[in-house]
Amino acid sequence: MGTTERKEREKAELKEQILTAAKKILLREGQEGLSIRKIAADIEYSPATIYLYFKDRDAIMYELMEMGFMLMNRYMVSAFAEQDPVRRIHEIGRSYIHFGLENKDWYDLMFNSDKPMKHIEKCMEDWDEGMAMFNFLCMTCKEAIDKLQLKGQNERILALHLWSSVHGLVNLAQTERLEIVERHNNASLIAQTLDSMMQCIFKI
Amino acid sequence: MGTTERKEREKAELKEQILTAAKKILLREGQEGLSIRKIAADIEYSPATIYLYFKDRDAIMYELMEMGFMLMNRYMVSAFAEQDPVRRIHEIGRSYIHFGLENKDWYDLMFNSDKPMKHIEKCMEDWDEGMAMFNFLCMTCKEAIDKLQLKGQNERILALHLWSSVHGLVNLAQTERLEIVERHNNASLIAQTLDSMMQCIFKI
DNA sequence: GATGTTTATGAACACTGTTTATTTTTTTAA
DNA sequence: TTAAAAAAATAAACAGTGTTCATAAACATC
Repeated sequence: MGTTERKEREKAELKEQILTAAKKILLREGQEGLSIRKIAADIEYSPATIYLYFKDRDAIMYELMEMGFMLMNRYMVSAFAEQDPVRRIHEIGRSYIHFGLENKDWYDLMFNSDKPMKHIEKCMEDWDEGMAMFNFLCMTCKEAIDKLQLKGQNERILALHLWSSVHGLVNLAQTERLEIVERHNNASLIAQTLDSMMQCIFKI
Repeated sequence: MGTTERKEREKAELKEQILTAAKKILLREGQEGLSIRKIAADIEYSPATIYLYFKDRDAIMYELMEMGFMLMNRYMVSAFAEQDPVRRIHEIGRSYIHFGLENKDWYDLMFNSDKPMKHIEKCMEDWDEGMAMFNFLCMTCKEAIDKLQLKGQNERILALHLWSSVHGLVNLAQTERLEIVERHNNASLIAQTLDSMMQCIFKI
């Protein structure tokens, strides 16, 4: 036969095309500007066709979120390679912030938007990418706690402490809220704050 | 005369009506569900009339944001009254988180949405409410730094450190991202993390 | 009562996500 | 090769969205 294989390949190819178009529009016009009708126009199909390949808009957002995590990993590789756990945490923080500031729309999709999360709920799935990231941070925190003998520190609480801190910084910067702290100096302000956080936690 | 005064009063009254309707819809249907057409239907005017009282949707969002800060202040009064600066910071953190978790739509409008901020930009205004809140936090940080003689701590960096941490926690909780850390236990997780942050910073 | 000024609106424009009945294309079987 | 079955694509509709503008109604003043 071979026809079923070809059919499957063609179906997968159009699905890829849809996602590629979606990514293009996301980068050009942001999350607000991304619409099913624009995707359809880009791939030269009717809007209804999209629904043969994706359940709804949220399903597209979910797959874009997965792409975002792959992009983020590229920002992370050098940080992950750091030997010393404390310095690894510091580098992960820097890379996370760097990624967030340079890729607002991806970041929003991954860590703020409820649309990919709604899809996860609908399909009763898990947020695998987020869990993988958090678990790696937990392991590094455990290493750091052991090395510095930080008594009374729980690695999961510490990981959440770190995550929420950088997440908060990125969000405040992205939504222009940092302007009230110091005008036009986000990068330095954020770097200083991250350093201060690290010093508080690890006393170095 | 007196007619001009009455006219002005009537104009202000309809503006109030619009905002009251907007608030009602915001609470019932969230930010996504709030539309000019729904406001118009609620006050029994045509949608076009809204534009005689507000420049655009962002202007309505901006005034709602101001209402949000008044609501938040009611969560803060007892924290502000705390004598000891360190305990005051802790209480401010708790109240901030409490407000954020109980009032997702208000919080989003005040600290995440770009719509009120766009209005501020358009009108070349300042984010007065945010500045007031941040400056009060800075003053309390200064007090705490002086009292505990924390050398090398800058009060503005410390204030930003605290703000971004609780902001991050609230956002992660609101967008369901905390579920990967521990299921159905947000409140305790957040309380633990806040306590851990306070201990790191003030060693108490 | 006529004039000028507010105030209000209907209708249009250009969009949005999604569904359904219908048509077109492709594949399979006789 | 042709007819039937299956798959893929779509047009059109539904119910919304923010915003603008010409027109109409209401009102204050002379």
